[in-house]
Amino acid sequence: MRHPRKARGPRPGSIERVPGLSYGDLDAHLGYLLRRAQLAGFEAFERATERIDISPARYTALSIVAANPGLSQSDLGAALGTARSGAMMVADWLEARGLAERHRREGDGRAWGLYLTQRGKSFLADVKRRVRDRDRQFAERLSAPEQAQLRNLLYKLVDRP
Amino acid sequence: MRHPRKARGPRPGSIERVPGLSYGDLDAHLGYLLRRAQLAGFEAFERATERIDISPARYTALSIVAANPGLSQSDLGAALGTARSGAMMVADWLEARGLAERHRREGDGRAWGLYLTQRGKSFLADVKRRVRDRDRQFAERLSAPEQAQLRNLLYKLVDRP
DNA sequence: GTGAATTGTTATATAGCATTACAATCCGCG
DNA sequence: CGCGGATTGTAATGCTATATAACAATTCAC
Repeated sequence: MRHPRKARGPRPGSIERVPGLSYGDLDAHLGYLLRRAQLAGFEAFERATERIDISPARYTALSIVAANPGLSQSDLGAALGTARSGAMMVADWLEARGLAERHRREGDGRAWGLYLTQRGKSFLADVKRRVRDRDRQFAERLSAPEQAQLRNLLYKLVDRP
Repeated sequence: MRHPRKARGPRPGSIERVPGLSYGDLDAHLGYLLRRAQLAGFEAFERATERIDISPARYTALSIVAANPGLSQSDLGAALGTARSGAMMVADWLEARGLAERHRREGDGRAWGLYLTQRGKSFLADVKRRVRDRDRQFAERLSAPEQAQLRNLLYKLVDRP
């Protein structure tokens, strides 16, 4: 069933400013600006994956499993920043869609290793291409040097010890 | 009751990288970098409001009501990017804590106007100070010009038509 | 005036998590 | 060895934030 959107106001979850409204001192907080930018990024992701059954978190999981074949579910949870139970749900989802498989790990009877299937690999390649294209479009408001600068600043802000 | 944290791995919701893990092409996506930066911002907010009953969304609501006295709940919802029902819950929360009041609006028997109480104003001032201090600390990895640059780039990325 | 739209409200559902508990398994150390 | 503690996957449960839908009261457009 389709749920036609109300005519007035942005749709829920949108990041658009409300014209004529004051935002007080919010823009003074770096965290607020980052939050708005991140939501805009989510919207770009949504548009990139319009008819595809995926979410940012699951896409992250898919990418990480691809880059680390045999990853345990505990480590996947750590990588995603969620509890083990959350990683389990993602792993179930990957397996149910035929994108990944669990194989017993040699030398450890507790842990399973996660491996992408062929289907998972081509699915990831497809989604990656779409997301990249949208990303480019999303970042288009900045010049190429500005984009590089933004990436560097974000990286420096978060990933520097 | 206190829930002591497990010794191993970052706590759920954390943004720390897992050493020795490959993140594949994720860092090529601007959206992923923004997401990580935003989560780091949330962590800074949490630390800033450790013993205070507030959340980023509620802080945003508080700020917006402060900057727009008499705001309707519909408009608050639009500003927060949530449905009306969500704005209602925030308004209920504000009222229950004595931070805001609803007053009938002249000329419109349907809408209520939201107004901060004196208590709400000083509460906001207190939280704002704490968040600002933490924000400064959070942004410390960047030099002052870099911080200004980051703000400009984020603003340009999201708020430019 | 009359029908459509808006507002606040309530009830309900859902997604995404965390938390807890448990069995199986591994590890360190006497 | 053997034993206690840690780790792994898993299932059960619950919480929080949010959307969706429905409703009455009210306003608005024509």
